[in-house]
Amino acid sequence: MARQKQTELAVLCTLGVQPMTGYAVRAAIRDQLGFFWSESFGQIYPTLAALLARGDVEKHEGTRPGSSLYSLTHAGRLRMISLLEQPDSPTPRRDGFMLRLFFGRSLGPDACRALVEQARDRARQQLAVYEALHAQVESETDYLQHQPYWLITISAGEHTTRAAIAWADETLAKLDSDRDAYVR
Amino acid sequence: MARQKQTELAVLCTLGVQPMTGYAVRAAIRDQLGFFWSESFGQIYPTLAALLARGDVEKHEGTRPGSSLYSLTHAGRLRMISLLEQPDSPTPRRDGFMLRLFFGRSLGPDACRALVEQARDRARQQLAVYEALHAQVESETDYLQHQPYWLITISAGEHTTRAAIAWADETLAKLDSDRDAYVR
DNA sequence: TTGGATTGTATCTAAAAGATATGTCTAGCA
DNA sequence: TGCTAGACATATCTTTTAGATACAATCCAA
Repeated sequence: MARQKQTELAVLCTLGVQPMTGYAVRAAIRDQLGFFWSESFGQIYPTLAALLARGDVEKHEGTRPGSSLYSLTHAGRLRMISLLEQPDSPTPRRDGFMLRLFFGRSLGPDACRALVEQARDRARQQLAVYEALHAQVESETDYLQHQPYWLITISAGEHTTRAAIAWADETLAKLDSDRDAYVR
Repeated sequence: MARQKQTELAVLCTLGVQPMTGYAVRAAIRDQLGFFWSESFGQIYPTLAALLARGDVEKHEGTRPGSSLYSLTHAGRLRMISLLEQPDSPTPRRDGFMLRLFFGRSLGPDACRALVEQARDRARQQLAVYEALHAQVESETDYLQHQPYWLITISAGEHTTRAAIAWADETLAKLDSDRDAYVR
């Protein structure tokens, strides 16, 4: 995503929940947005510096020497909302798993079968993670106003993952029954 | 995806189906892999040059002056298979739509509703595209040995898209019934 | 008390996104 | 016949991102 500064948006949003250090921003993005977002570590400090220069965030002394707490300014909050309201230009997908299946003829039916089985197992584990997270967020009382929105995104993960499992089961059945079609 | 040269794999695979020009490689990736892969235009020519230098592809005169047809060498085919067999290290997701919903409290319930409706409409259109493509590939006889693998990836798209529609319907119903929970 | 895990800041390289420049060939049409 | 719009084709450039890595302080536990 050149030309878009999506990192800025993610950092602003994360600081919008509560003030924190750059390190904590990284941890929050990894732990809370990890299912649909990732932030390259090396981008966070330069982005914080740019936001500071623009006046979108403020820097305060942290709890230990050398550490800094960043918090949103009023301008930063306005900018966050304006960025959130802009249409999302989706980043191009690069799904190496699908690429491998598409060229499955070169890979051979056995290797493809193994890939699909792997994908199904990973999806099952993933579903369990989503379900546990769902229950945890539902019982949490710290961020009541955020909670329903967080549940929406978790529900999206559950739907997608269940679909992946169903597709994998169906595909494995097809690989078994039409074995002759999947020649190398 | 630093450190991975996924472009090389995609280009090798595309040339594996039949020899073509750089321009045609780009078109094939856009038209055939577009649902799960995208190749940055500016990467294709440098990648072809690198593959040529390694001896993985050969360059021949094209149909018109100045154009070149690239084809896989034996070494290139071996390398393609070896890359296909390597485990796929998934590229990190950056889903701006989910990011916006996660921070939906800052965006407000009405804007979120509009986003979900938009996503549902886009998914419906997408499903129609997948279904048409499914029928088309099924009736095609040019690439019989590739066909079943291509259908597997199309089926994955259909499953995912149906799940997205179901999630959107469910989410819209929730936004209507629990209106009070989604305060700004 | 040492040593491993966590917190915290910062920089570097390589790869990718996407815009853009440039030129040729072909088909339609005025 | 000449013109022009659009497809074909190659190539380069800048900004953003991925991901590795370096370095140091602090905390905790064996």
